[in-house]
Amino acid sequence: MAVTLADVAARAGVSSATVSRVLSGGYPVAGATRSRVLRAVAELEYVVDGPASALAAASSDLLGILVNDIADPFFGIIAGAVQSELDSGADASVPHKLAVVCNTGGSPERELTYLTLLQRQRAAAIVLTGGAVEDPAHRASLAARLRRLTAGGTRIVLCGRPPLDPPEPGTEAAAVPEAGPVAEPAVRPVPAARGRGARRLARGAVLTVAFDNRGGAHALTEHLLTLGHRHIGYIAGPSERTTTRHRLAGHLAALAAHGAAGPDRAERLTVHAGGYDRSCGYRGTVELLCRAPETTAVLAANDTVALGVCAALRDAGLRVPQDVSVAGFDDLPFSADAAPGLTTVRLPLQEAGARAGQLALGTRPAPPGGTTTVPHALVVRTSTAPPRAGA
Amino acid sequence: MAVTLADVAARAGVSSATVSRVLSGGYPVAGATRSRVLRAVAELEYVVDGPASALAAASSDLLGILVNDIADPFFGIIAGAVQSELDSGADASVPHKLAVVCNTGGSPERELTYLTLLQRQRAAAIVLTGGAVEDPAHRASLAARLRRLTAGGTRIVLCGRPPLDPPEPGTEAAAVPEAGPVAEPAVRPVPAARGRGARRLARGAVLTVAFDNRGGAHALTEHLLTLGHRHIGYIAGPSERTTTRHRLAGHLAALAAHGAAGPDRAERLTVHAGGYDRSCGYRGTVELLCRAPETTAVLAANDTVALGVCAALRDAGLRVPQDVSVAGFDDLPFSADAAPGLTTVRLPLQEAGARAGQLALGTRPAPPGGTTTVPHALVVRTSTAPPRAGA
DNA sequence: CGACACGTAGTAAGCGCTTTCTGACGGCCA
DNA sequence: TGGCCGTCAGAAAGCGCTTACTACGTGTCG
Repeated sequence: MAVTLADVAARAGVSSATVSRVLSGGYPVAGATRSRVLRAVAELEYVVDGPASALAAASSDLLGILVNDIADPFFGIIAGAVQSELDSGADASVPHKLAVVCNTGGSPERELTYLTLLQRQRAAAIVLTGGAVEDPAHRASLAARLRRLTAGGTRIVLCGRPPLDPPEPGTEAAAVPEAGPVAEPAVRPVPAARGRGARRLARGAVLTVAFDNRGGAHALTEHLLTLGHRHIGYIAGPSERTTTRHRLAGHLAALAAHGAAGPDRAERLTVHAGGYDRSCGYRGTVELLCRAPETTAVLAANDTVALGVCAALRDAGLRVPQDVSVAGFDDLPFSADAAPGLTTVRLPLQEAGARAGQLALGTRPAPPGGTTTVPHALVVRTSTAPPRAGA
Repeated sequence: MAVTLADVAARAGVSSATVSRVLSGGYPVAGATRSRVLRAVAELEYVVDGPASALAAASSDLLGILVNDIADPFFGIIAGAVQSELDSGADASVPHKLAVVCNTGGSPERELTYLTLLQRQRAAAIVLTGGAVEDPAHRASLAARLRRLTAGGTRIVLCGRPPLDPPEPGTEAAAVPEAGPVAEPAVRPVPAARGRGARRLARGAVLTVAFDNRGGAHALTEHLLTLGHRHIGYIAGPSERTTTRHRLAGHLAALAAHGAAGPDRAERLTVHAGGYDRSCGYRGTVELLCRAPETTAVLAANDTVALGVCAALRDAGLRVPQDVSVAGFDDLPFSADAAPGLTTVRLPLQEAGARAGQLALGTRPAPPGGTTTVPHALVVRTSTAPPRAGA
């Protein structure tokens, strides 16, 4: 790491300040000087030192992306879209932002660790993807953490996860800066804290791009009900995740709206697999078939799980969709090519990621309320069909 | 970004040097002082400033991973494995390394840009995944670039791409530091440059974890030949990529070894699709069927392409494998669930990624010669079968 | 013709941390 | 009891860059 600003400056016969100004732009530099500097930069193959410039400028060009599982295309697609946004924002030359993709493995502790790491690197923005964990303690500490980050100027965007719970009630009144204190001016315990709270909110809130998991599951279940299914199994993901809960809620709501099943039966037909992978779908289906052999259709937590479901059914000697219908969720690229083609709900992962990237970069104005919910679409393929006459 | 070392120091009643030493370790600090400092750190929720510490310590805790397409599980799996290696290396506490995953989209220019960006962030190591581009100019400039980086102390590991060409012949003689100059001591034009070159090589070479693409393709073709196929189509990836070339070479070699096809026929049966995605497989197959309707088996550049191949065959009214056999490459997770299950070559992506991560971190000693080739395995599923009797 | 403004470039003060060098304080041996 | 050494903590000098602030010429206006 030899060549520094000073070297370039010496070579160009100017001061290091001038070199810095040429490279950073936004300050008038005479054409002749500028080109002399640029030549020196090229000759010396000078590369700016990131840490030094971040330190001096109190900023950085890192953008963090937290994903549950980088090997899962669901997250890969979102992360890719976010990163494209970074690239498209910049010219051909160097002043790019760098995306840091962090694999949390779905662990809330890891999530916190990475948040620290990113804070420490002074990330300019952080996009958190994937569902959150329901546990109230975690939710609260995460929310506090994120709000502290936004207070420090880091942009935070949630993508595919529900909006943060509102902070302690009352603190929200950032729009009424000096109107409230009339009531009890002297009694209030920690007026300083309140002041800080208000300033924090002013700095920028946590933005959200949410999927309509509930609505999607509702549509899927309705599709099956319309086909004539009455015994619909549900292989849910990990029960502590919001994504699982919301999808399941949509499913149950559709069932209820149809008067199709009492809560007891719905519960018997719902299996909570431990995760979102294929093997969970397989195991969950085995259990479901034991528990409720009358099942004529199975809804899976997502497409990957659905693949496991299909495999288990096949191994049990049941045909899809003749004997049992199967549906997934997400519409990942491989779903169209599965055997048979998977009926599923398409989530606009690409668009959501792009939008999250824009919000993180500040390229797109924050939506009113801070939350955008992107639309879903039912995709009917060949894995669902009416139940057999005998059923 | 308020609280600094000095704040912590003030609170703990020590100097900032002491705080730094407590946090960095490796220097004796009395137990009482240490715990006082740690308490202050906790109370103030202090987080080290990455840029500042990188600047002062002339090091950083970033590790870059370059991938062609982050949405492709092939790269996701490798990247995930590399990152796990980072996590497993560190204790529960903060001193993690941070992985920076960069999406090059397969573009050599982007690759170079990201390399600059990473260099600028003083990345401790960089893992480049995926095949390289054949273009000699690019190869040379990339190689030069990488060698310069290793010279600067950055560890470079190639994963799933062939080893770098050796540098200009003669410069390799790093083992003979001061033995050569006897020949023409005064005449040599740039003796200084030569000295630098030698020192660079000593710093550490570019390490490689390579896949046996050639061997895998060879095995696959042999499998088809053994089944009795004689008209084997090949939907290759982008022709300028090493991965494409090597797989194709393996295929042709197997054909030749079998005396199965003259080069002219092989060429007629080979279609170069533009990329590695599903649609390329589809289009390529349409072209192949036009060109050579006698085809009874199709080898695809990879599993994703194979999915497109299957779809095209299906749309053409041909059954897999009864009418045409299909095979992929890579054995991605979805391949087992495709319709029908894809015969393919399994590449140990996980292991390769982990290994690359270890090499990048220096956790594992460099293999002799700098290159490790990981094994492949033929996975036979139901997408391949003997050709029909009529064929 | 002097004063003022404007356009450029240099000076220098940090940014927050690490690390060398220096120093204080006991404890120990002779 | 004096000198030496080992242990631990502080002072301070940067790391390489950004960015006020300052300074120097011209061109221009009164």
